[in-house]
Amino acid sequence: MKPEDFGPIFAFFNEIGIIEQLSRTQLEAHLPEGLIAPHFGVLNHLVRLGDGRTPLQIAKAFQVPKTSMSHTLAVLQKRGLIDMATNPEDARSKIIAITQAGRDVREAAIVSLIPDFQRVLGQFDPENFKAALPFLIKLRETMDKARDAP
Amino acid sequence: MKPEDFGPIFAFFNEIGIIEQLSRTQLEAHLPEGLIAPHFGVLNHLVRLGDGRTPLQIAKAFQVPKTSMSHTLAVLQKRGLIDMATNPEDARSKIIAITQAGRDVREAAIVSLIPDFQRVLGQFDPENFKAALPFLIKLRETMDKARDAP
DNA sequence: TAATATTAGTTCGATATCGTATTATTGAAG
DNA sequence: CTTCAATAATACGATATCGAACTAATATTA
Repeated sequence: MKPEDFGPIFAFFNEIGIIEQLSRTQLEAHLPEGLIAPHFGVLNHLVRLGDGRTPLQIAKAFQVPKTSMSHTLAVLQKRGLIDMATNPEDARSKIIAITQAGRDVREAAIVSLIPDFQRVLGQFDPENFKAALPFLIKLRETMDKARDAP
Repeated sequence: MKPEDFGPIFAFFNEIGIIEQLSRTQLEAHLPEGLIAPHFGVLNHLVRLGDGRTPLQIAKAFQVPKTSMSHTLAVLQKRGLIDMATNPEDARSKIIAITQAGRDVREAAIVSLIPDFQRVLGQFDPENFKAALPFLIKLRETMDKARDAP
C-alpha cells in the first residue's frame, strides 16, 4: 500500500465512526428509558442466533471485554429481559436465554424505528445498502481475525 | 421501501457498528496511556481543519453532546495537548488550538498505526475503500441533516 | 436601557466501559 | 489423587458519557 492510499482509508473509518454514532443515537431514542444500544444488541443477537449462548460467547460476538458484557447482561436480567442459568455442562459458565418480555422490547423498538428509517433513508435505493454489504462483511471478518492473531 | 428491504439495512448498520468497535480498539492500542479515541479524534480534527474552533463547533462535528466534549477537551488541556483561550469576540465561548505536543501525539499515533494497517488491510485493494466512500458520505450527510429536522 | 430569552460552557449525578484482580470450577501434569 | 494451570464470570476502581441543572455572557424586546 502506498502512502497516498491511507488518506481514503482514514476517511473511510472516519465516516464509519460518525455513522455509527448517528445510528446509535437514533436507535437509543426508540428504546425504553435506561436501555441503550448494547442492551438492544444483545436482545437482537439472542433472537437472531438463538438462546443457549454463554456470556463469553456473546462478548466475543460483539468484540467487547467480558467485563463489559457482564454488566450489560446484569442490567438485562435485572429488568427481566433475559434469564441466566448455570451451564449444566460447566458450572463456571452460564447460559443466557431471552424472555418473552425481552422479545417484546426488541420487537417494539424495531417497529417504532421503521418510520424513522423510512423518513431518513427513504431517499436511498435499498440496493445501495445491499451493494455495500459484501465489502463491509469481508472487512469485518478480516479485522476480526487479525485481532487475536499475533 | 418494502419490508424486505429492512433486512439488509439492519445488517448494514450492524456491520458498521462492529467495524467501528474493531477500528476504535485498534486505534486505542496505539495511543498513550489515558488517551482514547475521542481524544485522538479531536487532535486529528484540529490538525485537518485548523485551529480556532469553539467547543460547541467541535461537539457538533463529532455529533456528541457538548457536555461530553467539555470533558474530552478538559483532559486534552490538562495534558497540554490543546490550548483553550477565551473567545475575544464572545466571552461566553472559547477558542481551541492544538499545541505542538498535541501535534506530536497525533503524528506518533498515525505513524505507529500504519504498520498495523498494512498488516490487516494489506490484502484489500485501496480502491475498495475509495469506492465505498461516496455512499458513506452521502449517508452520513443525510442522517446528519435528519438529526435536527423535526 | 431594563427585563427577558438565548447561548456557551461547566458541574453534577447516574450509568457505562474496561483493565486488573478475585473467586469458582475445570483440566492437565506430576 | 493432588497440585498447578487455565478458564468463566464477577467485583472493583478509574475514567467516560450524557442528560439536567447551573453560571456567565450576549441578544432581543418591551
